[in-house]
Amino acid sequence: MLTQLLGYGLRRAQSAVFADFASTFARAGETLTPGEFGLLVLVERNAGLSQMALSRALAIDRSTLVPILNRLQARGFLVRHASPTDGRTHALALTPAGEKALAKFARLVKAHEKRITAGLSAAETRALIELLERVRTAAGPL
Amino acid sequence: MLTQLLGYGLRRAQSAVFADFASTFARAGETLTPGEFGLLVLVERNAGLSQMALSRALAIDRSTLVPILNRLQARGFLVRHASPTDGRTHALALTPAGEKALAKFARLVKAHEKRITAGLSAAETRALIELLERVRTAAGPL
DNA sequence: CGAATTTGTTTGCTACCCAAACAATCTCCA
DNA sequence: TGGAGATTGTTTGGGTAGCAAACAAATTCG
Repeated sequence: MLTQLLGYGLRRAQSAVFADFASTFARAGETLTPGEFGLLVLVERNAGLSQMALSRALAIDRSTLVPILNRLQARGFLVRHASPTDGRTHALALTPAGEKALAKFARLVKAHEKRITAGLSAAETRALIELLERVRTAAGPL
Repeated sequence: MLTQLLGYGLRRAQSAVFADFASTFARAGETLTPGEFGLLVLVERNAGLSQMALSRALAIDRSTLVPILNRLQARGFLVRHASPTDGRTHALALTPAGEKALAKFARLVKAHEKRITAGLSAAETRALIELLERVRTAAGPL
C-alpha cells in the first residue's frame, strides 16, 4: 500500500542512497555530506558567486547556507572574498586545497553513483533522472 | 553536471515533494509529516506490532521512533498497550480518533500524489516507482 | 539626500537521524 | 532452576538540515 506511493518510494530510495554516500566516504577516510558536495561543485564552476546566488541555485534558505559555508571554510576548502563591486556580498571561491579535495570527492561520488545504479541499465538511469526532474517541476517551484 | 547525478536529482525531487506534502496538509488546516503518515498506515495495517518491529519496517532506529510515537500519542491518534505475552514490548494500535484522522490524511495524500505525478502518465509513474525500488535495493540493505 | 531593498548573519524553532547507556524483561542453557 | 546473555523501550547527547524573523551594513532608487 505504502509501496505504491511515489512519495514513500522516493523517501526510502533517498535514505538508502544517502547511507551509501556516507559509507563510501567513510570507507575512504573522508567526511562529506551530499549537500556539501553539491555546494563545492557549484562554487568551483561559478567562482565568485554570492551566497544569495548559491542559495538560490541550491534551493535552500540563505540562513541555512551560513553554517555549511562556515564548516567548509574552517576545513580550508573555500574562502569568502570581499566583493570589489558590492560591499554586501561575498565572492565565494575554492582554495587550492579545496580544488584538490573536490577532485578526490568527485572520484568517490562517481564510484557511489556506479553502485547505486548497479541495478539499472544506462538507459534506465537516464530515464529515471528525467522522470525525477519532471516530478520536481510538477511538485512545485522548488 | 550535478543534474546528471542520480543522487542529486533524488535529493531535489524529494525536497520538492516534501514541500508539496507539507503545503497540502497546511492548506487543509492539518499538520503531519510524511514519516508520521507512513507510521500511522503501518500501525493501522499491523495493529499490535511492537516498536522494534515498526522501527525495522520503517528502517529507522528505535530511539528515533520514540519522540514520533510520543507526538502521535499526545495527539490522541495511537496508544501503547501493554503486551499480554511479552512485558518488554508495547502493542501499538490506533485509537478510533486515529483511524478517523488517518482516513482524512489518506485523502490528502491521494491529492498530493496526484499533484506530484501530474507530469507523468500512469505507466511512467509505475516505472518510476519500480526504478526507485531497484535503486534502493542496489544502494544497500536499508 | 532619504527611503526602500538586498545581503549576510544571528537566534530560535522543528524535524530527523544515530550511538551509547540503562532498567526491565525474557530466553536459554548448564 | 538459576544465572548469563539477549531484547525492548527510553533517555541523553550529538550532528545535519531546514525555515522564519530580526538586525546591521551596504546598495539602489526616487
